[in-house]
Amino acid sequence: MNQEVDQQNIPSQDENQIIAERRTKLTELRKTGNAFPNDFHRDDLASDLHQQYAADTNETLEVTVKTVRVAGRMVLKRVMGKASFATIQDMSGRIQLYISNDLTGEAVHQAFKHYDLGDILGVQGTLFRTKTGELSVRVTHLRLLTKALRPLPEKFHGLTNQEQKYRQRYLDLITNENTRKVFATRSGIIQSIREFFVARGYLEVETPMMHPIPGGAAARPFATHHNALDMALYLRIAPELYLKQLVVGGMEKVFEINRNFRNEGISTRHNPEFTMLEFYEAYQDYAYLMDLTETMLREVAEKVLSTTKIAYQGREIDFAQPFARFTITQAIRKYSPEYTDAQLDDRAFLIDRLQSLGIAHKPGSGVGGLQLTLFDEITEHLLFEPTFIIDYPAEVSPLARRNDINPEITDRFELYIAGREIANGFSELNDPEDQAARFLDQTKAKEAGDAEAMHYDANYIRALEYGLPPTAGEGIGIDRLVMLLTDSPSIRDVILFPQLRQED
RNA sequence: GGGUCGUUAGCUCAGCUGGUAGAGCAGCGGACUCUUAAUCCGUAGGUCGUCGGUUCAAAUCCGACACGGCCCA
Repeated sequence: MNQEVDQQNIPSQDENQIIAERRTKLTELRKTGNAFPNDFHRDDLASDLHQQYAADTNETLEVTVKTVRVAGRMVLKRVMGKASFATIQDMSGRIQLYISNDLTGEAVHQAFKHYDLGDILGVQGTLFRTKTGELSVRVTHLRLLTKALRPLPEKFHGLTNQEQKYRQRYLDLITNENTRKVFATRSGIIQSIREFFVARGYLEVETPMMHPIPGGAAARPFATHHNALDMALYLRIAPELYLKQLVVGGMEKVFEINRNFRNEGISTRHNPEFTMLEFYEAYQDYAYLMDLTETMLREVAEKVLSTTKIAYQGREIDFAQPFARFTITQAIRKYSPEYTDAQLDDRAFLIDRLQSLGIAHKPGSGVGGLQLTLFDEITEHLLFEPTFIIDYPAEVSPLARRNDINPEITDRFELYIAGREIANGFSELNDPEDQAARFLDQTKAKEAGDAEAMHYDANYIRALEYGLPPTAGEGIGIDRLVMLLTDSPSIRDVILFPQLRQED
């Protein structure tokens, strides 16, 4: 603000020679005026210029005399005595600058020679093509807009240190094109999902992130406390129970894209906070959801990648092909034909089998729960092609509608792609008395030591008692979907600031 | 939580079976008016993650801890 208030060197703890030299340059800059000007406004983006003038030869450009104003971070610099080249990078891409004594005068060029990689420049000039045909700006006006005190990572290799990529994502974004691409694609995916639902008459809503009773999923919550209300609150593990209350309220098609929080382990597939799409539509069922999901994934891939064929970790998945649909036991038998239907329906056999495989199972598990445990262990990771697993047991699906023919199972599916769960959807349980009974079962499981079992939510039961129309609802893990569409092996590669331990 | 690999200059990396550290880029000084990872000459820069142990001597061997990658739970 005040030029006179010269911020006399406030060194950082990790001050080194390079930073000290740049700090001296900044001190000199302050003496000559405002070192952080805010009155330069650009007119052009690098990639727009490349596109717009792609067909123009140097002769054309020299005749037209197109004046442009661009700004960005200097990422390459080549000084040759009386003339220099530099490359600046803006959010769209890069463009080369040509600076010479002839055009700016010797003083400006001389000052430029002391600018550092990483500095933010604003320039005005005219377009031309170099001998090699590269579109460049012949600079007539040059300004240093922001001095960078810290040096950039190595210009050729970029930043490769994984930890630093996560902790200082801005450096990863500056130096690695692929990182920029991944997050641009992520933005595109979310945008096209929004468009997909809005086009179908859905309302986008936001429901609470802080819940008095954590519900809607089997997971441990983060706990916090509201001082003024003096009450415990939990970061939400799922928005499901609120969204269905909205359907009770007459919002017959709703969706929400927002964060969920689960207080569990961290891995290449799990971040404590992650982004979830949930959507609900009245007067539909789970079969409709499966069709809708296939359509949506095709549309999103087509829009974002311009193809339905995606490459993931060296293998190809074609979203245009119909997705397979298997029950849990069908899937087990497809990949492990040594099991018979009779064995998979035999509780004693399943328990014995799980024990010999060294897999823990919940003590009260019925046949369906045991089948699912076996499936999770031996089959899930093999489902590379998009596959719907259908008819989940009621005992592990406390919010899903019972199947009309077999009340032990529910009208529910999960979608697996590349060996990972991507989506979970079902016809909603809208019978308030059955829901109350299921909550009671969950409470018993919780008392028996199941930390992930659900709470009894009387508020939700009351809403159901006003009447939830027959409804279908689904959740899709956005981060995992982004992993698929950007060929990223770890969830940390698609979350800008993944959770890490504190540095010190 | 377990296994495994890693942590050396601002960044990318060397450093064999122990003898107190090297390169490239970035920086600084110089040369150079079409370079593009510019080039050429010169120069500066390091509590080798932390703490402890073995040893005449530790970046190197041993142990603990911290942080991270990958695999498993």
